[in-house]
Amino acid sequence: MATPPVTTDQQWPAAHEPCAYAPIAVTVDVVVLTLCQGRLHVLLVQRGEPPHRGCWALPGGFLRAGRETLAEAAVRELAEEAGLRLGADPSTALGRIHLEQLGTYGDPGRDPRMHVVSVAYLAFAPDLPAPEAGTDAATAAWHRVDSLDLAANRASGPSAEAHGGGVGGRTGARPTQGPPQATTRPTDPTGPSAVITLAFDHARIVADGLDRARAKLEYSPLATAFLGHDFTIPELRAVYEAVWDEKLHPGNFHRKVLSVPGFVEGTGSTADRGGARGGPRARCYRPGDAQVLHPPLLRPARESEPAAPGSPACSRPLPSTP
Amino acid sequence: MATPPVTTDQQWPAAHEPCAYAPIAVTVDVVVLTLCQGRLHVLLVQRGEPPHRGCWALPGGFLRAGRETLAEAAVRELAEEAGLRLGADPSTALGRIHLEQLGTYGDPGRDPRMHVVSVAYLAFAPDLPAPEAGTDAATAAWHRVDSLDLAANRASGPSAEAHGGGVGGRTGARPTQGPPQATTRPTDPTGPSAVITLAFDHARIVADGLDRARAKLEYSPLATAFLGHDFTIPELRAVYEAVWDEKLHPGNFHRKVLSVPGFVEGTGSTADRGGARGGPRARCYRPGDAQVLHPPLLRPARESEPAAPGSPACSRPLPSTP
DNA sequence: ATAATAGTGTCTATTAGACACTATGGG
DNA sequence: CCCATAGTGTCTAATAGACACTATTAT
Repeated sequence: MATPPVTTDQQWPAAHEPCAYAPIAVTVDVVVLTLCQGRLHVLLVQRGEPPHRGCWALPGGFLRAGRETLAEAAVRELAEEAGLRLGADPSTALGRIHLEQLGTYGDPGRDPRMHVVSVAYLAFAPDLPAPEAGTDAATAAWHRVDSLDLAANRASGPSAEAHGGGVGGRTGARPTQGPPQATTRPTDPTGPSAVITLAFDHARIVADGLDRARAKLEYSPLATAFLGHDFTIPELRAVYEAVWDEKLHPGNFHRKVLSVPGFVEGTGSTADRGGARGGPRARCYRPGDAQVLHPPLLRPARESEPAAPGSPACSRPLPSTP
Repeated sequence: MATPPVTTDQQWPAAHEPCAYAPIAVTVDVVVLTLCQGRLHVLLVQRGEPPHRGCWALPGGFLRAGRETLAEAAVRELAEEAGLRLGADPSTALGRIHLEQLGTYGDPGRDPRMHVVSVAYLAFAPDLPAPEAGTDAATAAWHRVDSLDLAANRASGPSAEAHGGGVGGRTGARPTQGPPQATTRPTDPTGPSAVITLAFDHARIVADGLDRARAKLEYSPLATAFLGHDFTIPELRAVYEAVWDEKLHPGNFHRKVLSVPGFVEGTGSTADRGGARGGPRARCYRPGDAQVLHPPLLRPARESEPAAPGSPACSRPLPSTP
């Protein structure tokens, strides 16, 4: 109704003189998840530059205008900042890394320097894909996700946009969110203690990535992306247990996985050794050709709520965006 | 390994002189879905400017640097371009619109003028929320989704990024994708015939939005966002049938909806009239407080594949990103 | 009156999960 | 030897979906 006169079409911001308008930067950040010693880890780099210097942050960088897609930028940044060269060798575990778009974070003020719009990607990598070799990315390290303070920086990013309730005028309350100063001391990369606070709104991005990962294991075969070419059902179960942080029933899990068409297909061989503390050798499998698990592997119902009498217990966290 | 020397941190692109680097524009586009006469429609605007002039496109526009969040930009563009004023009146159906981030599309070449990164949003609106009033947005119109050519512009956007297979070097094949020229003649906005080709890569964005919408109805209560404050179970069923394009069993659907805790809660009243061609008056319900449907309402299994013998038929399209 | 619809009851095939059991191999 | 583990069999409660039936209302 009484909106100010604006052209119907997208008004073009003087493209030929790009400075006339918006000084907005576009970056790509990547949440790379992997399993080390049965624990879920995320790849972080230590910042050497002023905003949040010394803090740990997600690997990422600026999109090269006109020269690459968003996903290509994600792959490039992973190589540059963490020494992960994804597609280089498809025969190795690294060639099988899964990469998908996670969400875009564009609140003004999420970077003190200027308005930065960050497109976040989520990757699943097999165990320890070269823990950042002698490249210039010496500051990259894997961190246990349970050592991160993921409660920080709420009310930003895609998760905050009017999920449950409907849009009320301005959608997200503008966060007062003074970004955390670099007070956090980096700790032992794999150490279980010492909570780490991430730079910018990266805690929220990691939290969204974890939500997405946990949800995707239910209905996609991507758990295999955390493993090598061949794996056993117990290894696959360990992936689920690490990501979901739940103990699963070995027998039922085994039968369930094999009952989903296209999830895994058996190689003829068996594992070299038996279980960690004994037991028969497990059979080996490869990823099947299914893109979706049907029926899905549902997480055991986390019964936190009192649960209405007579009705089954139910409370499953809402997946980040999907 | 042998990566060129690059600073470990995100190299800062001369922020103080924003022109030194990347002339990248950031826009926000919105896929607004609604139901008109039992059919799923999407809101489109007709372009009046050179690239794809005369073509239909998603409402959207440039993010105002430093002045708004991405979601705020989406709400603003909806008001400016389509006359939809979302949060203005929470008591009306418009106050209940659902808005969520869909994905970000940033291939170079998706806009011939410059590198444009578009953050797409997805909205569910109740039936005919003011079919674009006498604002400047005179070119906005609802179009039946089955009148759009959604097969165009494949291999772009978030869906294309290494979904099934793992990243092979460069992630997405760079699309040759010469954007469709403005050859498409606009047709009757609600007409069932005449396939419409969308501008830029908006066909893919709409297709991704539809995938997301269909998936979300399974495990979220968002179907109610297509309806008014009060609704009946048959009306809710009509939403599912329109979005999924499937006939559902009335009796089983009714019982299933009421069995999911927090999906709907009954008001005391009943509908004014009976069914379209007779029948008793249905009871009225409001949205409940659940954010997730548990257990979910699964789509009937589309058995397109031959289905391995002995195993249950299964092929559910992979949701766009989640 | 006729026909279509809202809502409920009931039956059945399938499934998730608990439990039990055998066989295998590490320490 | 002893014990943890891989893998399978079996039982039970819960569920999805098909079908049937009634009561109510538009035409």
